[in-house]
Amino acid sequence: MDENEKQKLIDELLSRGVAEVIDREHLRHRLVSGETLRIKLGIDPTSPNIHLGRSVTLLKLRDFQALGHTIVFIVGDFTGQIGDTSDKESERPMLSREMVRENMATYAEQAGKILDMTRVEIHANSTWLSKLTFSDIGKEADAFSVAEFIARENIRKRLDAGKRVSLREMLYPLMQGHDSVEVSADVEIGGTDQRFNLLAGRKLQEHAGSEPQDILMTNLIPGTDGRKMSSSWGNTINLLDPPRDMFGKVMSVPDTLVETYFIHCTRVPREEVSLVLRSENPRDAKLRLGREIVAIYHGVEAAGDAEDAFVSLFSKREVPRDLREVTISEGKSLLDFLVEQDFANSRAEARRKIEQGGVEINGEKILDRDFVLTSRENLAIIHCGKKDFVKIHIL
RNA sequence: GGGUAGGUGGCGGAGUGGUCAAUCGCACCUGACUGUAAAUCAGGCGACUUCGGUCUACGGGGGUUCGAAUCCCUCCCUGCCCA
Repeated sequence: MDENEKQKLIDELLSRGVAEVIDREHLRHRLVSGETLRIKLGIDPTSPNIHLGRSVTLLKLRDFQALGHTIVFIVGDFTGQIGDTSDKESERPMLSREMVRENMATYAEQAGKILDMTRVEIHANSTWLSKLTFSDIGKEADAFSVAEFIARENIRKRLDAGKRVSLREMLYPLMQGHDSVEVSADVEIGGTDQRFNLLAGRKLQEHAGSEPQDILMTNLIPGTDGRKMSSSWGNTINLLDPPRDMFGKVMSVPDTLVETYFIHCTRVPREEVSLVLRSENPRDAKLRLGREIVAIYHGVEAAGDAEDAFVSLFSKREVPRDLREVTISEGKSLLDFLVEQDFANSRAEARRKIEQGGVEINGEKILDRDFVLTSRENLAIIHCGKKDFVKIHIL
């Protein structure tokens, strides 16, 4: 690639979806210099499901990879085995070795949709963290003061609220920082929420007499409901979501987030993004966004199919072309049927859905909760709620 | 070690002897509206029901009472303060 093109890629790398770079000029120099850098990303092995929020850093890593740099994954199996302190259940079992391995395999599979995993180094931090002695830890801990630790916003908030902050949590940045020392990271990447931990890497590297890593922080993106994207909120779009679900979730995002998603979760050129946002109506822009995102994880074809299905089902309110068919025996109550089809979790819920007008047979609302399916309903299409359809054959 | 406050539905959080299947907010479900599964509005939101009710639930166990989420005993767990 020519110099001009490379310069452009570097500019894009350092700005698209990027919240902060430390030290920006230093990193730019190194990128321009042509040396191969080691780019580190820490991975929490407790939750194998990657969501779109995490894809932001992975896409960023892909950009690094495109420039020929080496990606280094650190699996936080050691920290994972100790357990997450923010979890209330104290009896929570530690993550077993097998569990970590399993989670990691799923993780790698998902990350592989974005990155060339054959060119990714993977290390488990238990390899070195488990060998540290108390005096090693003591020395490293000396690089930090209690004051700077509790000055952190999230810690401050919890302390002010009278919440518990475990002493062990103070050790987290140490562990993460130590990882940087071990793998000789040139750059560490993470979300803005990782600021303190990322900086700890710099500090400990200096402490160990090596050159401090540069840090690239990506923005955190809001979830489908506008709040912070988090698995515990249930507002995530997961990389493992089937194409149609994924597409639907993108469509449920508030219009105001479309640009953010375009910038952070796709690599559609920025000029094109602003063009799309300016010229197309919000719905079409969002449809495009859905296609782009689904295409990354499931391919262009699946993306097209997901869009067609969405438009047909929700915009045109059509019965899906490829609807499921089931055969049932005559005389089955609608109530039982809904529960069997998993359209309702209990008979009470099924009753509610019927009484609230959520169930249709051949387009006709059924309000009688004691409705019984007979041969008259043979080949009928039952529609429950907004998206559950099934065609029945009566035996 | 001492003191003190707590453990309620998926979460947050009311309730301190009956009218509590438990106010309310979030999440969720259904409907209306809409370009969207957004926003807004309306209704719903333990299970079973022959729609009269019945059963299971307020950290675990035991007890008092006609009746307990609410009182007593006991066990378990957690926060905060002091040392």
